[in-house]
Amino acid sequence: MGVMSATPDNRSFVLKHALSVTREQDFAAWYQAVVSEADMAEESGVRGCMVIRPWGYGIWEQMQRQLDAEIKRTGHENCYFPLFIPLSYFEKEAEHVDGFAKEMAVVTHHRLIQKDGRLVPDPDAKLEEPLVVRPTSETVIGAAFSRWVQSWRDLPVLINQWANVVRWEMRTRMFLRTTEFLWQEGHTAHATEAEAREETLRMLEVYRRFAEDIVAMPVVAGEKPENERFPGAVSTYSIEAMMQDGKALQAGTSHFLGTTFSAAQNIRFQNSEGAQELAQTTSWGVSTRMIGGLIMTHGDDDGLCVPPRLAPWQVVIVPMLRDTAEDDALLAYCAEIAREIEAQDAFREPVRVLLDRKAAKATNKRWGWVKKGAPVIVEVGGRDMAGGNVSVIRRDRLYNEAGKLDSAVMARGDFVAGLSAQLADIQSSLYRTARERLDANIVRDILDADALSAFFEASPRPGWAEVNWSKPTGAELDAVVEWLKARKLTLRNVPVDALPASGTCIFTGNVAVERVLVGRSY
RNA sequence: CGGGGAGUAGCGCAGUCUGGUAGCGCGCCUGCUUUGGGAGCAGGAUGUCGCAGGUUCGAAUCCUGUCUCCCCGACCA
Repeated sequence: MGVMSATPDNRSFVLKHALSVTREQDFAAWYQAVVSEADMAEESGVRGCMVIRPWGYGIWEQMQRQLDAEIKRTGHENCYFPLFIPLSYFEKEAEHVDGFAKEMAVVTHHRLIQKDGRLVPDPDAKLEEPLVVRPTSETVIGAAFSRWVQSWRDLPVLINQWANVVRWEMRTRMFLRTTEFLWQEGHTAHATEAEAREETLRMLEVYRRFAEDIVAMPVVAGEKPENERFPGAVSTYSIEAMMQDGKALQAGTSHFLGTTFSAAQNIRFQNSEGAQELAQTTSWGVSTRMIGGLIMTHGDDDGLCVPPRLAPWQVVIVPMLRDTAEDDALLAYCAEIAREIEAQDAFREPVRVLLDRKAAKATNKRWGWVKKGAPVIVEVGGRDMAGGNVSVIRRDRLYNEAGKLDSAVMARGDFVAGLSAQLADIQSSLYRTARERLDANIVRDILDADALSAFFEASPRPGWAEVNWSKPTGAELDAVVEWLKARKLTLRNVPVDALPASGTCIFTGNVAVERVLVGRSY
């Protein structure tokens, strides 16, 4: 428990925080502290799987709701495909198999029997064909597309599903890489390559806007280099976000799959000239990993800080109850304010407000909401009520210049009237801070490999470098990737809005053709 | 999956070497005091010591196996 406290020896104030570990001390431990102290998620007893608690899931629901609206607005329809995929579906596409074979959970039996007091799979109930727990649904959705698509008039097919997927990862981290995770996966089929490529970039842009406008997390949208492509993709694009420790987080991907899956799953259509053609497909996804990105973008040493557009409760009212007869009047006063707040709009929706009636000590409730990151915390005590006031804490500006908790006493009417603007200001302020951090931590003037090496060795949290490169392939690319790996670096993406390349490739010395981002990554 | 660390009350930990009735701090419950703030005093509740075997009169402690978590690596849209 951190408090503002005077140290007895020098009587100076020492700023302490709600979390027992700071970002500076140990970023990985700080991240875990936020996840648990903000009641977002906890361990489940199953390797790599987590229980997502109401506050964490509530944030996911806000993400879902707003991204789903955008997915629908761009012409896609939701549907649902099965969790179990026949093993043979994966065998149809070699590259896809290679990519996922090592991390698939497989169902082999359909019944348990008692044996020596234990439940074991019944040897007589072995499945003829094992079923894979979906790691992604290209294969099963491709099989459906092959049934749905006959003529060029059936195209495009534009669908999306919200689902859970399982990938048996070797090393897991809450939200960032879990064995089971939640996501949406969009899948589309088109008549032409141009149309499919346009779709791939359209959804990349949807993700970029979602990350920046809703999550307030600035990203760099770009194309992944060959070695980072999705298994089976012709082109893979990503949005990359910079965490507060300077590492990159791939926060969304969009793939142009060409005819890889239509060839494997036989998605053919008759074109207007009567000839058979393979459809061009795409897929794209955003997952609960985005919540990890949210934490490491906006979290601070007092916990999470949720952008208003994602906050399950944008305003939390904490009455300073004293276990006296006056409590009822105080609660009535708070309820009245809550009703006024609900009648306000922010971001063209009614403001989400909670009156925290829980029978806990007010100060504990307040720090609980600070750690959870509710954007605006309103404390209301007897003196506030008497004066028609409220005491307002902005989560993104907890402390004043003196280093004390900044609680602003405001006339109740002024607070309510200004709330919509205040929430908008918090949203844009969080974005601005993160945007400035991103912009300030990408260097673009490194011209040789030694300087690149030195740049990343010079600081524990170096950020990224955007450098000229010749876009090598095959063995030449492998050599570059190895060189980077020895320095714990990875190629992130080639930003779609990067400056034109000039001069020579920093790795190969050949003529540079584009500019690629290099950084440490999650 | 390899190397290292860890699992004891809701949380953080001591106890394990050297086997002998399960401890501390915070939190929680009750009462009193306090009241613009992360309160004080007193009393109280809470444990299959991760799980399963084994050794022993006796196991949190010793042995074997196993599960889970954390760090590093390998792996990874």
